[in-house]
Amino acid sequence: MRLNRWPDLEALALLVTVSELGGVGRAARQLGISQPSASSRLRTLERRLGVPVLQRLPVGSRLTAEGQMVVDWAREVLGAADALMTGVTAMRRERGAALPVAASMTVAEYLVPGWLIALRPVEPDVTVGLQVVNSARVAELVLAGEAEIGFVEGPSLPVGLASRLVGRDRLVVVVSPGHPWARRRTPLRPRELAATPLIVREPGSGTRITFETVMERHGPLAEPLLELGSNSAVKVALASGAGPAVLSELAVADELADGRLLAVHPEGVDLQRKLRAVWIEGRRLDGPARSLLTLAARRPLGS
Amino acid sequence: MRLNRWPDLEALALLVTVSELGGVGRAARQLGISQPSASSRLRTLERRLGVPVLQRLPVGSRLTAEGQMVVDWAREVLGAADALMTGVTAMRRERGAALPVAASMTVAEYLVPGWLIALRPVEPDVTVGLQVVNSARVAELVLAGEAEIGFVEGPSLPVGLASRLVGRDRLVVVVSPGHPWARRRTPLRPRELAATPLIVREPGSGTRITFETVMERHGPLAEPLLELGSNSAVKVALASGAGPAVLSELAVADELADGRLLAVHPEGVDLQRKLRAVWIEGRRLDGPARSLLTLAARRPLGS
DNA sequence: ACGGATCCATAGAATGTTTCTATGAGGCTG
DNA sequence: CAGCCTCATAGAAACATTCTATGGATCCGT
Repeated sequence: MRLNRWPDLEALALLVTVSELGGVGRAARQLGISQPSASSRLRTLERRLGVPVLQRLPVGSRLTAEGQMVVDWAREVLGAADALMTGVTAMRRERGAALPVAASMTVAEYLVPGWLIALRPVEPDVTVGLQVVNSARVAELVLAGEAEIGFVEGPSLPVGLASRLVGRDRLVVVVSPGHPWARRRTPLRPRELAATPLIVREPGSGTRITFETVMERHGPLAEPLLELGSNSAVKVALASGAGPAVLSELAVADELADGRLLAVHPEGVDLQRKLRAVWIEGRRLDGPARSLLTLAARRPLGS
Repeated sequence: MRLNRWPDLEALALLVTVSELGGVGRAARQLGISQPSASSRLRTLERRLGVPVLQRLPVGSRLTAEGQMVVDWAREVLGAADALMTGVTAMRRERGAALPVAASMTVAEYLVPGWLIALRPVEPDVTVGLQVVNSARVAELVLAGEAEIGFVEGPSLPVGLASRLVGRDRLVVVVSPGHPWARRRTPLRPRELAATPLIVREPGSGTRITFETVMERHGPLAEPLLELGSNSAVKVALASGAGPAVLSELAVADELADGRLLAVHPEGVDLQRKLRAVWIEGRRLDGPARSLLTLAARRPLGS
C-alpha cells in the first residue's frame, strides 16, 4: 500500500463528473475549470492508471468498460474522502458552531460523518461542530450546554439526560486468516477468550470498557497482548498476523465482508452494545439538532 | 461532494506513516523522500484541513486528538484507493498475467480487490489479470482456458465447471430516507413490490437477472422507473430521492450502516444469492489460483 | 555544564504539473 | 456549406513539490 503511486482525487472527481454529464467540457464547466485543463487532467489520469477510461466521441465522451469500474471504485474513494473532510470540518468548528455535537470515538469515526453528509441536503446552511471525547465526557458536555446533542456508546446511561437509540453495534473477536483460530472448528468458550492475551483498545475507550464489563463474569482477563489508541491501529497490527483483537463490528465491516479478517464468535457471550443519542432531559430538540436526531435514529424496518 | 477541495492522498499516506513511525524524518525516509519535503507537505496538509494534526516534539512527532481521527479516516480513504489501484492494475493485465481471473461485475467491484490485497502478502510476485464480464461469459472464459478461475453470481450453474461457495449476497430493496416507504409500518408484500416501478440495473446484469427470477412467481413486474449501468449510478439516483431501487447488499453496506439509505424487506421473498468460484471440472487448482480460492472461500465461523 | 546526536523548520533554486487563453481538427445539423 | 458542438494542442504563467544546506531546540551522556 505504501509503494503505490496514488491517483489524484481531483482527477477522479472529474472523471466521475464526466460519467454523470457525458462530456469533458460539461464536467469542466460544472467544476469551474477550463475545458483544456480538464482534458489534460484526464489524459494524465489515464496515463497513471494505464487503462483508457474514456471513449472520446465528437458528441461527448463515454466511459469504457474499465472506465465504468474505475468510476465506481472512485466513488468509494471520494465518499471516504468526503467523510474525512466532513469530519475534519466539523471538528474544526468546535466553538461557535450552530449545532455543537459531542460524540464518543467509535460513533464519531464511523457514523457521524455519514450523518452529516446526509444532513447537508436537509440543513444546508448549518455549521456543525464536533467534539470527540469519551462517553463520560460527552454527558458532561451535553449537561453543561456545550453540546446540544451527544452520542454515546456502552451500557451506562447518565442521569439528567434523555436518550434515544440510534443504532446497535457488536464487538467482535477478529483474527487474520493466518491465525490458528481462523481454522478452529470447536466453538470458542468465554473462559478461553478471557484467558487469551488480546489486542485491545486503550483503557478508558468505550470499546475496552464494554468488553471488560461483559467479560467480567467469565473469569479474570489476561493481560492485553497490545494496547492501541485507535481502531485502525489495531487493524494494522492484525494485518501483520498478530493474535486476536476485539473491535467494533463497524470498524471491520469491509474486512469481514471480503475475508481479509475473520470473526470468531464466542459462545454465549453477548457483546452487543447500544449506541444512543443523548440530550438534556426535558428539553425539546428542534431545528437542526432535531433533524440530525431523526436522521441518526432512522433504521431499516425490522432491525 | 463536488465543491470540495480534495486532500492529497500522498500527503495522507505520509501522515499515516508518521503516525506509525512516530516521526516526520523517519516517515520521509521510509517513503523515499527528503525530510524537508515531508515537513513541507505535512504543513500544506494541515493548512488544507484547517486543523493541527501533529504535535512537533524535539524527539519526534505525535498526533493530536484531531490527528488521530484524521489518520483513521485517511486509512479508509487510502484503503479504497488501494482497492481502486489494485483493481485497475489487474484489469490492465488482461492478457499475459500469471493468474488470469474472470469475475462478474458485483464480485469484481466489491470483493475481488479485497481478495487481491489479501493475496499480495501470500503471493507477492504473481500478476493477476482481471476480466469483468457477465456470469455467462465468465463460464465461457473459464471453459476456454482464458481464465484459470472465475467468480459468478446468481442461480445458474454452468455444466463442465466445478464450483465452491465464496460468499452469499442478498439483494435489498432500498429507499432514501425521504421516500414514503421509509416511514411505512405495514410489511411490503411481494405483489406490491412487483407492481412498483423500480430503479434497477441494466438487463443482463446478474443483479437484474436474479431479481427477475425470484420475482417471477409474484406476478408481472412493472416497467422499471430507471435503468442504470452500475451500482453506484443507482446510488446516485437514490440520493436525489428517486424511488425504490434494488441493489446488492454489498453495494450499500456503508449507506445502510449509517442510515443514508434504508432497506425495506419484502415479506417472504428470498433475495439471497450465492457467489461462487468456478473452474474447469476435474482440474486441480494449485499455485496462486489455489491461494486465491482458499482466501476467497474463507468465511467467519458460523456464516 | 557542555558536546554530540536527534529531531523538525526554513531558505533558495530546480523541476514538474496544473492552470489559463487562443486556436485547430473533426463531425453533426439545418 | 456555414455554424455549432465536441475534444485536443500550443505556449506562457502560476503553483507546488522536490532537493541540498543550514539553523534552532531538546535530550543524553560524560
